[in-house]
Amino acid sequence: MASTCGGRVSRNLTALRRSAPVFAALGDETRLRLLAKLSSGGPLSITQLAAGEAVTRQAITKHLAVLAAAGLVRDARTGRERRWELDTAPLNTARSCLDLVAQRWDQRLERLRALVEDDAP
Amino acid sequence: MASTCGGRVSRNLTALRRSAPVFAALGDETRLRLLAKLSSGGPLSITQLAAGEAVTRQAITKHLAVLAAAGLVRDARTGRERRWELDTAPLNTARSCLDLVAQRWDQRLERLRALVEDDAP
DNA sequence: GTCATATGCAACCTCCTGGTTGCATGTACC
DNA sequence: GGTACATGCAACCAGGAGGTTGCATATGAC
Repeated sequence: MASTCGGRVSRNLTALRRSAPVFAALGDETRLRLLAKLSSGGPLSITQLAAGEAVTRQAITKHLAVLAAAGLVRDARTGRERRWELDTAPLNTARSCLDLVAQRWDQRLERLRALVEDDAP
Repeated sequence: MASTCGGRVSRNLTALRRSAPVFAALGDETRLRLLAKLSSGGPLSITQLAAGEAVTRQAITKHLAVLAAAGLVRDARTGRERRWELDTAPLNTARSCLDLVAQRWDQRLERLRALVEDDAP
């Protein structure tokens, strides 16, 4: 399961390209903290998320917009509140893309090691 | 093996904070393509990496500097060349951080589901 | 030594990002 | 209806990111 990165090499490159925005969204300390809060604290409103943060509520709103654009969070209105919740799907895709790169490299190293051992036993 | 994200919650947050630069480095299409090239093409020189790319060699140099600052690549001189190679360690750390967030969220959902089923069997 | 190749350094430009402030709107609640 | 809370919208700002061009410097080949 869970492999937008699976398949042929060309598809892998497409998946990598599509993952860039996700990684970019993850590449900010404040946003990572928001994700951590959401992962353990459940659906939270903007004000709740902004509580304890060093920056303005407006800044948090912008960060949430970035996360939403990357598909990492969803919002749902409940009355006058707007609760945000995680979507782990892009997270899994990103993770398997990292796997792919790491695997290819490690396989390379392994082949190289085997070659050396074969050359001088 | 491979878990800077393991341990207590406070440590997890520190790990998340330390992962931000890695994700930021991954959050660019060109840089992802460089990593892909390196993962399958082995140690490559700047000129080799710049070949086929739409941007200047100088731009590639800057991207490599970003990747190096995140610990994702290392360089080694061989004569007048400078060959770059992957380091998958930060990749693994980043991957387990993603795992952590996803797991916590999924556990939350699971607990919620169990609660609902318990409430109305 | 000379020439071509591989890289380094620096200045410069543009645009996006993260952040702020101020004000408007919507919705509970009494 | 009025008040308080939750959010939305817009303008604005500083700094950094990504990119370019031009020139300097090393090093391998002949």
